[in-house]
Amino acid sequence: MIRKKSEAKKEKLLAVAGDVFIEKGFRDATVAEICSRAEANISAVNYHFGSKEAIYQEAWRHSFTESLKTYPLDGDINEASPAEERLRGQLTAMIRRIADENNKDFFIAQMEMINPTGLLQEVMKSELIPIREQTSAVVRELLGPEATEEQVHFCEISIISMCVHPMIMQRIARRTGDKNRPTIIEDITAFADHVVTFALAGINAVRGKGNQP
Amino acid sequence: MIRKKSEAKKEKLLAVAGDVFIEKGFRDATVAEICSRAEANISAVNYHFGSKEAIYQEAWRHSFTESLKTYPLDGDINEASPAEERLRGQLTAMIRRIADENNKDFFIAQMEMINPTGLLQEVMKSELIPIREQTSAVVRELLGPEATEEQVHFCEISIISMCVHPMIMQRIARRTGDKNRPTIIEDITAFADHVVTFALAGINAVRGKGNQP
Amino acid sequence: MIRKKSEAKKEKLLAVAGDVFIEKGFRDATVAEICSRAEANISAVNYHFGSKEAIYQEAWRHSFTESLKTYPLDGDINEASPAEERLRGQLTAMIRRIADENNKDFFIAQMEMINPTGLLQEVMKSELIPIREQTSAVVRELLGPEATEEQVHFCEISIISMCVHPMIMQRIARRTGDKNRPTIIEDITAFADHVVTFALAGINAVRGKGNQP
Amino acid sequence: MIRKKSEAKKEKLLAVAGDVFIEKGFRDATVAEICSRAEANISAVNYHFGSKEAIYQEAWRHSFTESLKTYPLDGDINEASPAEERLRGQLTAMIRRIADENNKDFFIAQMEMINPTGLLQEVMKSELIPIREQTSAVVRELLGPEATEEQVHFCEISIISMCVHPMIMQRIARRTGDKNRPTIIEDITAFADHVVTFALAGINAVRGKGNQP
DNA sequence: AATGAATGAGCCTTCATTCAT
DNA sequence: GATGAATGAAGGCTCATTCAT
Repeated sequence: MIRKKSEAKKEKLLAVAGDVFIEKGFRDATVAEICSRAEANISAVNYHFGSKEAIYQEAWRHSFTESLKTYPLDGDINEASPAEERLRGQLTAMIRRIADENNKDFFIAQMEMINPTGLLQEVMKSELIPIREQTSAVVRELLGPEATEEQVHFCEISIISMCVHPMIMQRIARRTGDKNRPTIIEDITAFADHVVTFALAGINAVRGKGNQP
Repeated sequence: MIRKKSEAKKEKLLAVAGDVFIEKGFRDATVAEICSRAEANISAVNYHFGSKEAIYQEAWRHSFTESLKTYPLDGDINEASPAEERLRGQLTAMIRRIADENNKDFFIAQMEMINPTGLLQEVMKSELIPIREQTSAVVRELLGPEATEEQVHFCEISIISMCVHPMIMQRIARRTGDKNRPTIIEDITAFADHVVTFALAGINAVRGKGNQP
Repeated sequence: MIRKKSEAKKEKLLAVAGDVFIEKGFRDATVAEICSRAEANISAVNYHFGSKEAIYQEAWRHSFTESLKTYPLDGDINEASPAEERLRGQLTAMIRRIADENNKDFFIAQMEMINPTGLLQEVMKSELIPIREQTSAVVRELLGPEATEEQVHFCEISIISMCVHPMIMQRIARRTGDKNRPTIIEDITAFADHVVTFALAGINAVRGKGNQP
Repeated sequence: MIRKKSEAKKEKLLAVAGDVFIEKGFRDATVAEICSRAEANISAVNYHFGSKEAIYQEAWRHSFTESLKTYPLDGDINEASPAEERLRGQLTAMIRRIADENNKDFFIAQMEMINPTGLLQEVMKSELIPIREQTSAVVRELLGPEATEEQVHFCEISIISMCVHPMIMQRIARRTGDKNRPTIIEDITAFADHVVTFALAGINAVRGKGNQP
C-alpha cells in the first residue's frame, strides 16, 4: 500500500484546508498556511489538487459527504411516521449537523453565499436542493391541501432560517471565543425542541388563517 | 460651498465602496476598482480616508446611520401600543431595512461575522446590541413573567433569524441574478406579516408549555 | 511692506526645513512635514522655492551664510598674531560653529557627503575650499619651509578631523537623547583647548621627524 | 551541495545590497535595484531576507563579521608589547579596515549615525563599544595614572577621529570619482604612521600639562 | 513521486507636484 | 498672491504557481 501514505496526506490537507478556509475565508486563506499546518511542503496543494481553487472545492465536497453520512437528512425517522415526527427528525438533524464543529460544509456554504468565489456555485446547487425539497414536502403536508404555494414557501423559509441562522451564529461566537455572546446556545437538544415547537405552532397559525390575504 | 464638490466625491466613494465590498468582500475588493468605479483618481481612497481599512469602516458606519434614519428600530410604533403591535413594528422595520438594496450595513455586518476582518468588531458591538435588546424586551413581555431566560433567549433568536436570514438570502439571490431561486420573496409586506404571525404563534406555544423542561 | 509677511514665511520655511532635513535626511524629510511644522499650507514649499530640491539647497546656503556671520573663519584673530594664536582662533571657531545647534550647514554638509543627493555638490565645493586653505596655510607655516606637501596635507587632515568628527558625533548623541554616550563633551572650551594642544604637539612632532620617510 | 547555489545567491544579494546601501542610503536604495544588480528576481530580497529592512541589517552584520576577520581590532600586536606598539597596531588596523573598499560596515555605520533608520541601533551599540574600550585602555596607560578622565576621553576622541574621519572622506572622494580632491590619501601606510606620530605627540603633550586646567 | 527554491503579477500606500480657485 | 484638493508615478510586499531536481 505505497499509496496509503499519499492518500493520508491528501486527507490531511483536505481537513486542514477546511479549517483554514473556515477561519479565514477563501481569499485570506493561504496555500502556504494550509501546507504548513498539514506538515506538508509548500507545493503539496498544487501537487495533489492542482490549485487553491481545486482544493477548496474538494474540501467542501469532502466535508459535505462526511456530514451527510453522520447526519442523514431525515434524521433517521421512518417515512411512515407522522409528519410532526418527520419534521422534528429533519430539523433536529439539520441543527445538529450545523452545530457539529467537525462539519465544515455548511459553514463554508454560508461563506460562499455571502462572499461568493463562484467555485461552489454548481456543486452546491445540485446538492442543497434535495434538502429544501424534503422540508418543503413535510411543511406542505402539515399545512394541508388548501395552503397556497406562498404559504408553503414562507413557512419553509422561516423554519429553515430558525435552524440555520442561530447555529451559524453559534459557531461564529465560538470561533471568536466570545463566550459571553448572547447568541451562545448551551443546550442543543433543548434548542432543537424549541424550534420544533415554534415551527409547528407557526404552521398551525398559518393554516388557521386560511388562504385569505 | 467650495467643499461641496469634495464632499460629493467622498460620498460617492463611500457609496461605491459599499457596493464593491458587498460584491467582493473586503479582501477581494481593490482600492483601484473602488476609485475607478467612482471615477476618481487611483489614490482618492487614501487621500480621503487614509487607507482601505478606513474606508471600509466608514462605509459601514455611513450606511448604518443612513439605514437607521430610514428605518427606525421601532418601526415608528408608539411605545404605548400593545406588545403585538410593537413587535410587528420592529420586525417589519428590520425586514424592510435588510431588504432595501440601498442599505449595505446589514449585509456587510453579516459578511463581517462569517469572514471577519476585525475592523468592525468594536463598532458593530456597540451599535448592534441595542437592536437585540429592544426585541428581547418585547418578547419577554409577550412571554409573560413566568418565562425562563432560556425561553426568552430562544424565542428572540428564532424571531430575529426569521427576519435576517431570509432577507440576506434574498439579496444574495438578487445579486446572482438568480431570479428563479426558490428563496425569492416577491411581496415583502406579505412576508413581514407572515413572520409576525409565525412569531406570535411561536411565542404563545412556548408560553403555553410553561417552564417545564 | 506687504512683502514682509511673505518674506517671514519664507524664512520660517527655511528654518524648519533645515531642522527637518537634519532630523531625517533629504529623502525621509517630507514636504508635507516641513509645511505643517512651519504652519504653512502644503504647497508653500513649491510656491516659494519651486521644489523640494530647491528649498534644500536654499536651506543650506541660508544656514551657511548665517553661521559664517556668527563664527568668522579666523576666529577674529588678527592676521599679525603668531601662527599658534591664529591656529587656535581657527580651530576654536570651527569647533564652536559645529557645536552650535543653530547652525545646520555643517551637519547638512556631512549628511550630504556620506549620502549625497548631488544637490549641494557645486555649492559646497566653492564654499568649503576657503576653509581648508586657511587652515592649510597656518599649518604650513607652523611646519616650516622644509615640510613636504604630504606632511602639510596629513597634518591638515588630522587637525580638521579632530575638530569636525567629535562635534558631529556630539550633535548626533544629543539628537538621540543619548546622554550617557561616551562621546558627549560637556565643556566645549576645554575641548577646544585640548585640540589646540594636541594639534600643536602633533605638528611639532612631524616637524621634528624632518622629511625622512 | 544542493544549497550551494542558493547560498551563493544570498551572498551575492548581501554584497550587492551593501554596495547599493552605501551608494544611495537606506531610503534611496530600492529593492528592485538590488535584485536587478544581483541578477536576481524582483522578489529575491523578500524571499531570502523577508524585507528590505532585514537585508539592510543582515548586510551590515555580514560585512562587520568579515571586516573583523580581516582586520583584528588589536592589529595582531602581542598584548605584551609596549603600549606605543599596541596603539600603533590598533590605529593601523582601524585605518586599514575603514580604507578597505570591501568593508562596508564602517561606512554604513557612519551613514546610520548621521541619518539613522534605527535599524542598526541595537546591533551597533553592542558591537562598537568594544572598539572604543580597547583604545581607551591604551590611551589611559600612555597618559599615566595621574591623567583625569576628561583627558583620557578627549585624547581617545581625538585619536579615533583622526583615524575615522579622513578614511571616510577618502571613500567618499573615491566614490565621487573626485580624484583631485585634496582629501585623497595615496599612501595608507604613510598616513597610518603619521597618525601614530601625531597621536603619541598629542598624548605626551597632554601628559606634560598635568591635570591643571 | 515529491520537494522547495524561485518567480512575477498585482496590491496598498506614500509623496512631490500641479492646477483650479 | 496663496491655497489645498487632487494627481499619478513608484516602491515594498504577498502569495499562488512553476520548474528543476
